[in-house]
Amino acid sequence: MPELPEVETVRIGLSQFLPGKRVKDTAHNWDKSFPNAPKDVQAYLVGAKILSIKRRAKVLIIELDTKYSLIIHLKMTGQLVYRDKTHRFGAGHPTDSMIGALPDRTTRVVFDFTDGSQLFFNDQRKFGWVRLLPTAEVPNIDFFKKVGPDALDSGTSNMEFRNRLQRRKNSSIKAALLDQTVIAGIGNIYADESLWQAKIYPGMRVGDVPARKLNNLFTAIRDILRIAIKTGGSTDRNYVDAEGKKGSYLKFAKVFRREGQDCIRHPGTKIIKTKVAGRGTHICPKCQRPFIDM
DNA sequence: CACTTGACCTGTCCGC
DNA sequence: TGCGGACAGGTCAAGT
Repeated sequence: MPELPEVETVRIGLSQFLPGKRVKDTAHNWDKSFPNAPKDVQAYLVGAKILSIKRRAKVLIIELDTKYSLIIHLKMTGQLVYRDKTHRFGAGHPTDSMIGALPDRTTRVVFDFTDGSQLFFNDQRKFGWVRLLPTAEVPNIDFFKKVGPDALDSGTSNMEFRNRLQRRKNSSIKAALLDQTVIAGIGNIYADESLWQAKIYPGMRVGDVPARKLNNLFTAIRDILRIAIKTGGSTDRNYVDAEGKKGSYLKFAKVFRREGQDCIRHPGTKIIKTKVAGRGTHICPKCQRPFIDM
């Protein structure tokens, strides 16, 4: 699921609910979902108050008033859903736009707050995780040391974007976009959408993509990520926001999950699905050609 | 170092 | 209906 727009949507939602909440208790039922959960929960978590919710790349950081922070990666199927005391969000049966009662069979970690509200970390595939770290050490974890600038970071120039991509000049442009050490926040959905927007064949070698097209690509990435945040992100299967609601960006997607449909720029030409960089990849064969064309 | 592939998991869908 | 395989939003480690 979650690429930058989905994680950012969760961050915005949690920011409405969590600051000021005090942890009353926590529990988890799968050790890898909270690999360094403190044995002495009372000492490290109970009583801690939430200060803020931040995001870096696809990772959320919940800062506590104890000089510790919870860092959370949703990976493919993670969800972070807040429910207040009366469970008025999503109580009862799931609807088309919202998940149902929690906890459910995918719930891996639960945080109880002193006012009776709860935060659920659900993760069907168990790839995601929650960790508790001293706030000062958060920037020093391997992922943050290696990760590139956020795709939406306004300080990154076209030239810096192109230069960072050239570190992977012999791999496909799609593989380079998915490499978080090059630029952070893009995943499979927004890579395909951005490459379509910029009219670049995803399998083209980075070193063969003209600079002009790379500039267009960077613009496309940022435009698409911003629109995706505005529309609440993309729900392909599992993704929901902090209230358990699905995102609507895929209604506006041009190629992702649209194989067999007409390209909107080329009526009569069907979107195809293939594999690039080991991932399912959606292409308009007319917009995106596998050779150097300009 | 740059690059690719398989592993980590559960669940669903599709062909036989 | 059952069964095997492919596939699903993301990283990692280990291989070349």
